[in-house]
Amino acid sequence: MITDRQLLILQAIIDDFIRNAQPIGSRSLSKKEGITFSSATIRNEMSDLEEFGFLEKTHTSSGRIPSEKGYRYYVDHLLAPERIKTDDRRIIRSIFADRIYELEKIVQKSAKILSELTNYTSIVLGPKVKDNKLKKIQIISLTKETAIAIIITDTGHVENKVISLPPSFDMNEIEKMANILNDRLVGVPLAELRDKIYKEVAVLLSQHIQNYGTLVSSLAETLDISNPPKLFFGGKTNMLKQPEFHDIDKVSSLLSLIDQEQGLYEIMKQNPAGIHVKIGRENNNVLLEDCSLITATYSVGEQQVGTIAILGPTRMEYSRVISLLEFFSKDMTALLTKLYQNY
Amino acid sequence: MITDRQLLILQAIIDDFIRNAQPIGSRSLSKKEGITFSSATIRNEMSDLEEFGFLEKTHTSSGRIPSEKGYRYYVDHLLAPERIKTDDRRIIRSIFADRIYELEKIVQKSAKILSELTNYTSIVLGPKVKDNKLKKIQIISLTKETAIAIIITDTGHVENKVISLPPSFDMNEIEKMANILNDRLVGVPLAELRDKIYKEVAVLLSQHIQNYGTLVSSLAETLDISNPPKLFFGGKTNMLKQPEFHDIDKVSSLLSLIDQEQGLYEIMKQNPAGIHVKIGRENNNVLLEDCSLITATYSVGEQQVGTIAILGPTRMEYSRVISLLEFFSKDMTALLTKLYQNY
DNA sequence: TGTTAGCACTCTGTACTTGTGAGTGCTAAT
DNA sequence: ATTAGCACTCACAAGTACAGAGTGCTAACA
Repeated sequence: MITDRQLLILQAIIDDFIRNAQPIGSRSLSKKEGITFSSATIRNEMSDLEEFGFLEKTHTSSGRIPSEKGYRYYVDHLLAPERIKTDDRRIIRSIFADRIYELEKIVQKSAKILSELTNYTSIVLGPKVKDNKLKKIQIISLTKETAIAIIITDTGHVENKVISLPPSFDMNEIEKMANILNDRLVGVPLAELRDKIYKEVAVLLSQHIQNYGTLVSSLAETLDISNPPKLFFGGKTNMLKQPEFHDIDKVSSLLSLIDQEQGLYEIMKQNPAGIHVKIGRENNNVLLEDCSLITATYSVGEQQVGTIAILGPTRMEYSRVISLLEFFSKDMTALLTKLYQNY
Repeated sequence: MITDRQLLILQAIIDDFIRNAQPIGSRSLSKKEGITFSSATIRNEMSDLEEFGFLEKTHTSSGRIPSEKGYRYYVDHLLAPERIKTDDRRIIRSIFADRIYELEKIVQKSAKILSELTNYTSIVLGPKVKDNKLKKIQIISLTKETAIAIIITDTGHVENKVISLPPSFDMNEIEKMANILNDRLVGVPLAELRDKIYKEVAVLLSQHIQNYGTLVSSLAETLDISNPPKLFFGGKTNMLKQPEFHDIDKVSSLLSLIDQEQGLYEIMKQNPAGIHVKIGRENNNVLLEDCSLITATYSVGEQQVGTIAILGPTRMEYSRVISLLEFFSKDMTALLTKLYQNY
């Protein structure tokens, strides 16, 4: 069994390594306050901790560094929730202080502020729009061959797309069509729009609109908000500040991953409620081997709508980041709930 | 005066340095094809070229590298316009092949493709919307206190913003208001909207709408598309691949500049027509000291609407990039002109 | 029996040395 | 004018030496 003293040492090592990014040896550890026993004792304990798999050496006579398992234990059992500085609270609150109504802008600003607060990279998966309900569809003709379709959701989200009209399409029919669509589709969650168009509305349209076939399909496609939610980033280049990423090749592939977006999206979209920590290889991605990702979710009422994550080195300030994310996600949820709950 | 042989040598040195990023000495240069004279001769010529300020040494007995002045001369006088590979042509054409109507998407895709083609970072300043003319304003109520204002331009560009309504605002008046606005403002260039609202429409509104004051101001703000055009990027991390940026600090500050956007925007917005090359310190920015920026403009008809740029090391493949940009900007202009000219 | 002092050993990082290769500038011969 | 030849310079890589921080083990100690 692991003793209390060993845990104390493990914690001290991890805390120190998170600060200094340097392997730490028994002698320097013995000088730390809170450590009352000698370096020799520490050596023995360290040896045990290494046997348990919590610590590693970079070479035979180096100090120890935490292993992934070590971090995992630390996160699961040793983490003292950190008090958030009032300054930080204030800064987070400031995101929500302005009377901004567009969810996207709030999310964008959040990403920026969280990365500034943590000095890591923040990634925010924007709110799912597919549960939003249709508020209105507008179709506005642009040229003879094109029109612009705009859909507005109950949360004030606007999507638009230019669609091409069938040749010799009667402009008057556009309005007719929009009316039919609005009659039938308002209040329907976006996710179901596409289906509903084909199943219920197409028939109706075919009775009223000439040449409706191509139009409906291009419209259905427009309305098919399988467009995945957007990713927002803050502090993309913060990784470069971390000493473990002073290797250009490492940083280059990591930044490419971030810039690609696709890969991260896959990771972000599995978003179980609450705060979750993935350490190193737990991320199942070679490029993230030396990184940890802490994710939190935010909701409108009970309905979870988005995910926010902080990406840093495995040597991340877990305690601080977790506290910040907890605080942030609560505040964000509260705000969104207030804004959109009663729609 | 500078002799033809000196120019030949200058060209050979620059061409070689662009390829290999290594200082080049007289002996290796003498082995190149096209060079018929001995290394000693070359040494003498190099010495002269250095005196003219076209070449530099990294240390007393190193080979020579081009100076900024050298690149400048090269770009101005020695550049052989490069034939664009048919593959590259095809790739650029493919941007415009899909029937995409949204200008933004075209621009986005352009940035991506140009960065892939050149292996440098591409920056595209999106089309100016302020010359676009208003096609339609829509105001749609969301809640008791908020409504969403949507404006559509003649080019199919859509902007929207949530506005807050004065307390106890009558929903019916929204429609009235929208009608008035559309009556008076359709066809007006966006840049003039704000003025026009205050000067012409406000009076009218005040006669028909109660409590119109705050509403008008928030609406005017919404319509004020002083929102600068967006910047689009491709290959942000391509810089990391260049050997001259293997220094983390350099690359870090450069990427920050790129991520900040603001700084680049200042540079991009002064966009004289045609293709322009800024080399090193000509960019007037310490962070871009080792970079060159090649800009090109694109137009709708005669009306120049946006700028596209390639950012690379001073040791950039000027010839290739210039040719690509020339080709691209012509094609882009042709497409846009076809799409939007006759609106 | 758990803790600690002491010691031999290991490994990294830095500094110093040395040799090599690619380069230069100058001079004298062609 | 051009070029061969030569002395000289500098960067870079390899080798050596050494200090510093660390380990593991053993034996003494409370």
